[in-house]
Amino acid sequence: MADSPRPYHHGELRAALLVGGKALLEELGPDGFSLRELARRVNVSAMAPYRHFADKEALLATLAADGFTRLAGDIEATTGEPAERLRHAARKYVSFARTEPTLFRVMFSPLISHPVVEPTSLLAFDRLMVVAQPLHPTTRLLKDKVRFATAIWSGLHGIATIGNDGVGGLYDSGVFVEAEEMVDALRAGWPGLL
Amino acid sequence: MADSPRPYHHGELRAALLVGGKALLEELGPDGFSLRELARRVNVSAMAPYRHFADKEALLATLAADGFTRLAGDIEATTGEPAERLRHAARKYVSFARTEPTLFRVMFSPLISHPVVEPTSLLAFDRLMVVAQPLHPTTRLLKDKVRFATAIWSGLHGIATIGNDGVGGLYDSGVFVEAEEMVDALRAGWPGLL
DNA sequence: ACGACAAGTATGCGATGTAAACATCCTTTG
DNA sequence: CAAAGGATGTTTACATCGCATACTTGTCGT
Repeated sequence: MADSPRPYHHGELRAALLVGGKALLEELGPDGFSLRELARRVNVSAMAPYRHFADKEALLATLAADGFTRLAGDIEATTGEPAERLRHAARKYVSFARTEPTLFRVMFSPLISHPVVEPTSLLAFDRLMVVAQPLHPTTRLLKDKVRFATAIWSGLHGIATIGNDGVGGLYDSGVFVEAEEMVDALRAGWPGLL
Repeated sequence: MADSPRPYHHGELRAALLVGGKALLEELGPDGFSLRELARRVNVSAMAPYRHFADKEALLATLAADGFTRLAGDIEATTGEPAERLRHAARKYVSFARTEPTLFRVMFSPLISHPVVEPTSLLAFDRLMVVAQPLHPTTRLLKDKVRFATAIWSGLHGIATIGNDGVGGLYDSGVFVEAEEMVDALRAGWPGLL
């Protein structure tokens, strides 16, 4: 049961750091998170992670990028008739934020402009735009599509964020806005839509 | 010109720490922010701040609380006929976030559940609810009012957050949703709202 | 077989948050 | 008005962190 005297080469360190890092992040929060602690848990020396990531920020950026990629996947994997599909996607977005609140926070930290992260965030946005697009008359300009998608994204992001941080425990009171409600409201209310 | 050999007692340390802290926060970001650096700038020993705040978190919590209080004030200070007033309040909310992005981020960090912060966040929410209320038929239940206000808050919060963090530089493209648009959309679209 | 390169380790430095003990000033109160 | 005592700062000390540098070990191609 005693851990073997740890081979000099871990073999899968990079992957292990990402998996462990994701867990550690949720466990300790964005502030508590430390590279050294992560190294400890993966049973490797404190400097080992630097073989695979330039610095702490680079590791977090990779985690954030993975997050966006998964989020994009979640949204894309959505199916069904247009309006219903958008609702599903919306639900996914909020679920994602609730399932991994700290990662979600890191994704939308200043790291979002990190070169590694930015493309993935755009990918996710693009997926959402595609899902929202069928609701837009095709005669509309690209600009309008972007605008509508942005409104949806904003609304969902607000729900996700406020839900995560729990504004004054508001959400514990059972009175909160569901992702689907937000989508419906914005669909009906967005000027120029259909 | 040489700074006087600094009197043993600062006199206004607490206030100075809050003012300086707010500035330092915006300057260095939530991660760069350090109590020692703050102490340095206020020209006081590293441990001095602990006479006024239990720890770093307590100081940040106070800053966050002040932020919410000001935000609540901004919203309340709003005037005009109901629909227009809500639009003004919305604009204020987003302006606040853009003017002090880092403070805004800290306000909606896990610190939001800190005992010092929570009441002030509820105050701000309450002010927004009051402003949004006239748009609700008075026959509606409290629950519905809360729900509508929450939708508004969420939408605005999303705009503010995404704008701050700049999802893929989306906002630099000039295509973005204004606070007023979001309000109008939600008003028109929110079920049960007159 | 061996030599080079990749993956880990060891050691050290400067910075941080904060605990503990000490110094200084201001403000009662006898 | 003196002296005590609390409030406000300071000093010192320590654990932890991120990271730079230099060394070690294993692997793999020739």
